[in-house]
Amino acid sequence: MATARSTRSDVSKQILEHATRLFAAHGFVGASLRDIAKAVGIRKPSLLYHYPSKDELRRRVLEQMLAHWNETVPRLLKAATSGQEQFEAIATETVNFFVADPDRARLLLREMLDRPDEMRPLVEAHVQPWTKIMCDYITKGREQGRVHADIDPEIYVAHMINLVVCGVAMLDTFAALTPGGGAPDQHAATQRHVKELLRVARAALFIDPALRLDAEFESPSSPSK
Amino acid sequence: MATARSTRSDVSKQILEHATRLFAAHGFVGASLRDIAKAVGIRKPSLLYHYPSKDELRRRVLEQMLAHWNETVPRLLKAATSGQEQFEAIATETVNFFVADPDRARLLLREMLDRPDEMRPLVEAHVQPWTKIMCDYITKGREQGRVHADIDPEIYVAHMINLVVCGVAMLDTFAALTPGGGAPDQHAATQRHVKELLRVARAALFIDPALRLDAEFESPSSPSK
DNA sequence: GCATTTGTCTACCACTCGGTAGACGAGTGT
DNA sequence: ACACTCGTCTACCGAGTGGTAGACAAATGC
Repeated sequence: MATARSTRSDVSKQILEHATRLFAAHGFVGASLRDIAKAVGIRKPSLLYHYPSKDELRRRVLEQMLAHWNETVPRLLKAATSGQEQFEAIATETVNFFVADPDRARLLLREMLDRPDEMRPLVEAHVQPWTKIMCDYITKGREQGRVHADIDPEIYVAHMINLVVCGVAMLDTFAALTPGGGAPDQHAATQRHVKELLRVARAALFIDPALRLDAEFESPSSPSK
Repeated sequence: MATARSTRSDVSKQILEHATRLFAAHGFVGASLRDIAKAVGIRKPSLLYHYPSKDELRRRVLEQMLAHWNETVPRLLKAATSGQEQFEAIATETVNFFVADPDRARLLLREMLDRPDEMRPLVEAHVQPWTKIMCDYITKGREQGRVHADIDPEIYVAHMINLVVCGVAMLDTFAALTPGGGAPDQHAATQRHVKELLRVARAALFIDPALRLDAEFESPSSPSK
């Protein structure tokens, strides 16, 4: 009755993980069922026993990623009370969600390119609650003169999501080619790019630094510089 | 001797155009030679007569796009004299280049996802002169206190290029889902998103609006709003 | 006028794709 | 002990892939 030690649900999960990775790396058409099965260590018909078709597997991969999103973000948001805290929580947690596994960003990006008509309502439904919070907050800030008057909240939010998703999708590429920092290891370079994503998102909002929502720009971890 | 009225170079060009469009829409593996040939109105072997292999066709498509870039941007840059004018010219012209044909952005994005190791040096070589101008200008602005001290010029430029390329690649999708503006037609929505791209790129740079390089934010075409 | 080049075509190739049929063995319930 | 389910396998299928061989017709060169 209980799941045997290394049977169904375990293999299904492995398939899902490798499928996510390979779809993200090579695209849906570029990653074959044989490749995925080989990565898992089984044969293709065994894979099709767990997921009846490649397209169904694709849907499950997406579904799983969005489920992760839905269980991660609300938890983080609960702690936030003020509008500013909510805004910051959504922004940082969105970045963290994708940075934690850049394949999510690459997968999402590829699907948006390959199947925009299918993905648009799907994504819209999943981000709508959070974009609404951010839009309301921006609108309020705009009325109070804290946020630049030219900003259309929805357009801003759309482009910031795009900035984050695409920025994370390209993180490895970016981190590989930043020579100037003096930080030779990949991880530090990645960290700087992540910080830049958040910085741009904040900076794009405000008309006057004295009126910024956060008291001061997040200083580098060592305040010497 | 001269090219016949509708022969070789003409067909080759048509192949290149349709290949660009289909690679951008469906990816390299997702667009078959038969599809491309059918779009042109010929059969597959005829296509392979003009381009000896699919991979060679891909290289030529990329090469053509980068050639367009190389002949477009320097022309625009020649008119600019001051550092600020150069900066503005590069930024706006980069946006215009991709907006003029969003397939360029989609193609570039897909290739960066599919073949990052091949694309990184290729892109780097083509954008290096322009990013250097922008980086130098930002560095100068930073020393003069006009630009935020946290900004690493190279990281900023990398993310702004990413913002523009990915933003334009998603333009149609974004324009389709912006309900709030009251501008029902697609073109107006696109224009607003393009404007947002440039606005973010500028806003992310400056620490104080009084010190912004452009005297004031570009107001909407009708100054009423 | 005739040979040659140019560009397209039909027919075919080996290969890979997603998906199916059915054998087989290990457990499991009774 | 036996029937049955579960999960995997080998073998195969039709369809579609990139690419090739060679026939053929229209220009082109001389």
